[in-house]
Amino acid sequence: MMAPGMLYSGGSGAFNFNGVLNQKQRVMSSSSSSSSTIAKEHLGSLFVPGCSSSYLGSSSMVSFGRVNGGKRSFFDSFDQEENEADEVGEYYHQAEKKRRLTDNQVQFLEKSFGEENKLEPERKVQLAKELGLQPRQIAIWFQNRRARWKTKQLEKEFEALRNQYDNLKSDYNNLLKEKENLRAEVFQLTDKLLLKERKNGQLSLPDFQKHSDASPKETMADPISRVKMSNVSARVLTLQQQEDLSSAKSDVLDSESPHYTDGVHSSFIEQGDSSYVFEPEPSNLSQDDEEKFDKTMLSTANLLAKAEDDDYRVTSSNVSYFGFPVEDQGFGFWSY
DNA sequence: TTGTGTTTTATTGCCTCC
DNA sequence: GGAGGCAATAAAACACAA
Repeated sequence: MMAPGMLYSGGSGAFNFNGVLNQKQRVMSSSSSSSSTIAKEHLGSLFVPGCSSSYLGSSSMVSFGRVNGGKRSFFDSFDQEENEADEVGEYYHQAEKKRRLTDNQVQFLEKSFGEENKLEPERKVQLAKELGLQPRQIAIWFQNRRARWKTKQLEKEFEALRNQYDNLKSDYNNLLKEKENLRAEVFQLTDKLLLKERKNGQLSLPDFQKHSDASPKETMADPISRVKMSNVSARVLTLQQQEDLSSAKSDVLDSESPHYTDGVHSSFIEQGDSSYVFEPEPSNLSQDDEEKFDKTMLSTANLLAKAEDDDYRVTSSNVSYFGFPVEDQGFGFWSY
């Protein structure tokens, strides 16, 4: 009754006619297509879930091959046991089906996998005996289980990385907003100075600023300068603390000046929520930049101090934007 | 009932290790 | 060269909506 080319591919105990099949002796494409399986309905009667003593057959698909020169096969034995030759054909037909492991078997295998996801040969044989499966089935189950575990791990890692990215993106956006707030503050303070300048009339330029061709707008458009100006605000306020700015505040400070607010908003980089792309701006200041900044700050402080004196007058083209001279700017970007 | 998507079992071919 | 692992894949079994 055994089909030619069928080979029992493993197992030990009652049905192990030929020993465990060498993996490299597996029936390949031609013979595997003609390989057969044992019907669950019939082997199921031989398999006792939880049986821990001997291999009684499989409730899952089993491949068969030629055994003992084809003169005796598992099915020969099975036929004798059943003594119903006409039913064997039905078994054979049903044997093409793939069978799933029972819940108990899966549970047992899961527990074993939890203890160790690698399978040593001894453990494989032991599990096969205990579950009534072929050692090869145990190996396959562990192999597939490792693949599923690996997939889950990759999903977890991906999720963790995405969370990390989202947090970084959030931090970046917060910093961006903070930067814009500081920039707006600088513009407000600049307005204060403009107002004061108009009140006091024209002032003269410090020497290093006299040859500047940069327009006030261009000078303050420099992003680095603007960010740095946020630090200026404290100094400016200190210098101006003796001055009554209350009127200026009501007129200028809280005004939604289109000129400046537009500048702020137009340069704000808005990132869509769905976008995972952000590009950090080049905001690091070089040593030269730092020196220029300090120099400018010193100059500005002096300028402001002098502005307190009615005898000292400056022109409108420098104080309002802290007078970065063109040759000292060194920043090649005005908008971003 | 049937079509469709997902899960599970098993095969195949290649690779590495001893 | 054999044994075992892994990725890719096939195919049966299963779940479920229409």
